[in-house]
Amino acid sequence: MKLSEFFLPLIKEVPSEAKIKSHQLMLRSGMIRQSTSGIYSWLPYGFKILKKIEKIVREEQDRAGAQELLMPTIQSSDIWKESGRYDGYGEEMLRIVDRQKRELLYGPTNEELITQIFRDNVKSYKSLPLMLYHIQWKFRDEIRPRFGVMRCREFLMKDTYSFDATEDDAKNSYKKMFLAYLKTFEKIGLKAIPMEAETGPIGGDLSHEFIILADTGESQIYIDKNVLDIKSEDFNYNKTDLDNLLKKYNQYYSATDDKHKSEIFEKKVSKSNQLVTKGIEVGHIFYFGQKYSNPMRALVNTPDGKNINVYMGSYGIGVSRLVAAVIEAKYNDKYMKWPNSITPFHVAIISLGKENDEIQKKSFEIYDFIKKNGFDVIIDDTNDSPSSKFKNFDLLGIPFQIIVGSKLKANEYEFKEIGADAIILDKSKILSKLKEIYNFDKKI
RNA sequence: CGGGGCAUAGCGCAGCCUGGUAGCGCAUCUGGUUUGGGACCAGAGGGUCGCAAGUUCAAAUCUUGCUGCCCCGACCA
Repeated sequence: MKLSEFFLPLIKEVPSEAKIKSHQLMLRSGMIRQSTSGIYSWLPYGFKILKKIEKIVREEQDRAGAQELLMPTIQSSDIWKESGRYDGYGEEMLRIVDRQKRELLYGPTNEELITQIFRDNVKSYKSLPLMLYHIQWKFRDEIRPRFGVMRCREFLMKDTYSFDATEDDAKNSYKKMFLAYLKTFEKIGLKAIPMEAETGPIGGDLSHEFIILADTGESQIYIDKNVLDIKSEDFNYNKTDLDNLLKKYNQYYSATDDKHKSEIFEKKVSKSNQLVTKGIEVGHIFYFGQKYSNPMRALVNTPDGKNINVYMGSYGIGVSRLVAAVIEAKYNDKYMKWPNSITPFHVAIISLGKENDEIQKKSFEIYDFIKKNGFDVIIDDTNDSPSSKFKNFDLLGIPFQIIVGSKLKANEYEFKEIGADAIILDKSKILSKLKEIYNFDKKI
């Protein structure tokens, strides 16, 4: 991509309405623009990042055995009346009346719709276990939208639903998602801590929030530092591993503000292991058994010929919120650096030459070369002053830069990781360096 | 929903108190110079002053109503 052709409206000044750094950065780097209160357009730069996160989320869901489908944003109110949530959900649900005076709503979540799909199409325990998910825009009419896409009204969410014939199996599905979430956030470069949570309007009797550490987060959290050392890569999706994983987390103290009990914290966790910090909720999983299958009559046959209400769980990840959450977690007030797995471009080439001079030609040489080898690369081919080019790319947070200027010999390029000193490499070394960084042969 | 604030060029703001030809910085466009940390010179374009009504010879400015947005609190991926 040539910067001169890329739709990337940058803002030099800090927009006055943005109070937190992720919101400021997302506006300044041309990722998003507000359409109306709590509703945003995603511009090309931001959309690229959103898509990359979505891709990682999808890959881990698939790996955990969930199947992707796509449900609509607009739902009929009928099924919500069946489940009893039409009145219960409250004003957060956006209700719409169409020209035939039918009551519709913009889905804030999809338990009812997926249950309807399930009951209409699955009759036997033999079809279970089943996990279905989609990645779709949701609308929740927040009382007070704020902080950009962190707490907005229309947001992109991945939601998975599990169906099982027994409570035991259902809890196993729950644990699968538990593990999938840890792996997902880790891949995005974030440390997520699962915490027991209130079940809220979704309901049920088992629930975890996944909170990533960020000192600007909204929730205060209290944890035993030991939880930070649990590595999801040590666990697989078999029953033994999954049971051990939850046991491991249950060993250590971790709680959000509202569940925190300081006496227990002090007693159970040694002083040196106590960590009180802030975090951002990026995922929430629920086991709720027959809460929806009962009123909505989602029945399956058991091996002994009886009908039972299917056991269910639901599992959400705030995909669009994650974009902001990554910034909150990774921006250190000096520079932003996108994690390698979700960076919108693998590398940026900053050409300090002017139109059609030798430096510019040399810049395009390396650009073509890297691009041909499969990397996503952006080149600054504008006539801006060098200082303004550097500032722009610092803002964009692309983790690696190749700087082409007059100080270099014929085959040499400067290679710079954001936040580190530049090193000088020749053309072929740059390619191998990039392949090494991005694990290219493994196709990550 | 309660409390506070704002609305003037794409962005950030001044002008309003005390009514009288719509202004500044950045951005944009043209020409030229410049190029290793937000360059310089010269010129240009861009606004029914959020909407509606009222007062007045005259309203961005005063009055009333409406709408939108932001901030602080209770809820949430």
